[in-house]
Amino acid sequence: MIRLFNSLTQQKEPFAPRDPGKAGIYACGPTVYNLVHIGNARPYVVFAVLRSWLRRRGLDVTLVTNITDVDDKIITKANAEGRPASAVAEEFTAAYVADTDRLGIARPDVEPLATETIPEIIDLVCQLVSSGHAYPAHGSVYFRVRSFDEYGKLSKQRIDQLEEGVRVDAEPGKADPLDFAVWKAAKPGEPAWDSPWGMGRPGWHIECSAMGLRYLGAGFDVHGGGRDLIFPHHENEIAQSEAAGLPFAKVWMHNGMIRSDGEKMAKSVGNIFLLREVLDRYEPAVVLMYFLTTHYRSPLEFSTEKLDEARAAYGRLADALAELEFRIANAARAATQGEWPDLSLRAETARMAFAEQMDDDLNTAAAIGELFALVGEAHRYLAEVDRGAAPLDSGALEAVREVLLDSLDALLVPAPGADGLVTSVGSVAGAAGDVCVTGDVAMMPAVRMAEDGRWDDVSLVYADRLECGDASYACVLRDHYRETRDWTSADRLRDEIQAAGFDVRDTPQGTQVMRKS
RNA sequence: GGCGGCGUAGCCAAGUGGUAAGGCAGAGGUCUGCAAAAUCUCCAUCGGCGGUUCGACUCCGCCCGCCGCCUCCA
Repeated sequence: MIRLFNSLTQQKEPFAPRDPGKAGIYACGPTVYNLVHIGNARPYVVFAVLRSWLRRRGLDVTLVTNITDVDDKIITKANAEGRPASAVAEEFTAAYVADTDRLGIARPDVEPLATETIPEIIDLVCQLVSSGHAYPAHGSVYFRVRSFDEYGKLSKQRIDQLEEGVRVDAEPGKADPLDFAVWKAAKPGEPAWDSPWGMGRPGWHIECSAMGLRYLGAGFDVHGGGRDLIFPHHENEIAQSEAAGLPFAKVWMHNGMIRSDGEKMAKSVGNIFLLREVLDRYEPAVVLMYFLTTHYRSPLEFSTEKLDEARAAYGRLADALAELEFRIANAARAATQGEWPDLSLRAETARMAFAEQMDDDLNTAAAIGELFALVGEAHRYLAEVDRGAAPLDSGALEAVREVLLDSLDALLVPAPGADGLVTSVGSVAGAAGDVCVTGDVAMMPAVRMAEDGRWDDVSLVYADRLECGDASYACVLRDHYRETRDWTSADRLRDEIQAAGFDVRDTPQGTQVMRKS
């Protein structure tokens, strides 16, 4: 059973989709007036993972993420730069798509533009006006906050208290300072659309209501976004939708803020790190691990140390996967082979534990912990095998690998190898033959040469091949040196292989290489 | 001031009414031609003070510290 923490009720609730077998998620997207920073990327990742997990659980999921391409900030920027607002919006929409694409996770299913939702927005405003929840003034239309009894139910605010803290608002037509614009009269030069109240544009908040209702329908399942949007943005979305007689989202999910130097990362604070800057230095897999090793509701500190830790953690997973790959491929040469049910069983319990954690309010941090626990088990088992205390059960190893790979897939974290982290793993036993290769078939020629004892030929080509990223000849040669106890040559060759960008490990099965991460 | 949240080892981070996952770092051991990797052992009583309970880190109250929102903000 999937349970999600609902900000509305402030507790975890069993997830009960409106339409059995389906799930509709609306996650607030960017206002395109600037480049996305790492804080903006968190919800993008979180809700993509939520979608992924719900799909795993057999639901037909639709994830909608808006792009707000008409807004005060866009207009302000456009005016400052002396170009049309649409030019600013287009530039940063493209940048947003390009930057988030680099994460390598699938895009939302629907990415509507506010400017393509104007008719729906006007309809909604009309309904609010005709039902008395909103009133026109000076070409704008304001939502009458006090007309909606449940105002404040999400942010747990009471209207009276909000009233006390409210700041002086210069807008003349407002009946109450708390009221907010659902439609704004256009000033000269601003983007504007015709409406019953004259030329104007949507207020902030209203586009999300209109888009959510348009693509997911009333009473849709999940609405998500950053914690900082709870008030007023989400509160107002609820008010203007439900006052119009349209039940809004059933479950509200809010991700914690990313902090930098203990403070929320925000453009206004100036402590932002752009997503593209981070991706220039860290692989997508590492950035995703960084996000997912902390629960989505917790605040997350941004620092290169944390990113480096995420890289180390991912490296441990990558190493384990490479090791499994290597052992499975070399199974035929194990001293003894046989069943080892303990490990197969452990793989299965890990799979279930992972799923339970994911079901429990998308606890990716704990779920990843289960993966590491499994990795530890596998390594311990392999040590037993090397000590001759257990037979090699390649089926069990495959089961472990499968769980690891499948879990990473659920988390949208690319498996090592998929992004070039591990390109080839191989080994050659000794001059006598008894050869095993994994990964790259390009290794085969090297292996054949080795089998034939053509060491001169291998020596001739290994350096060039190494330069091209094929370490197979060097591996074969190094095994030969080790076989003949020529440690000087073996060590020198290891240095060369490492210099070519590989990690080198000596194993009972031979030299093992992995492309350095 | 109002509302919400957080405070777990050197750092990061899960978690539970019955004596604390996992990652990083550190110390020592094993393995290894050397190395790397791995593995083993060690390293917290859960901000503070009370209360409820057979028993709390987990529930309640108060206090301290930090953060978010109340204005644009993922």
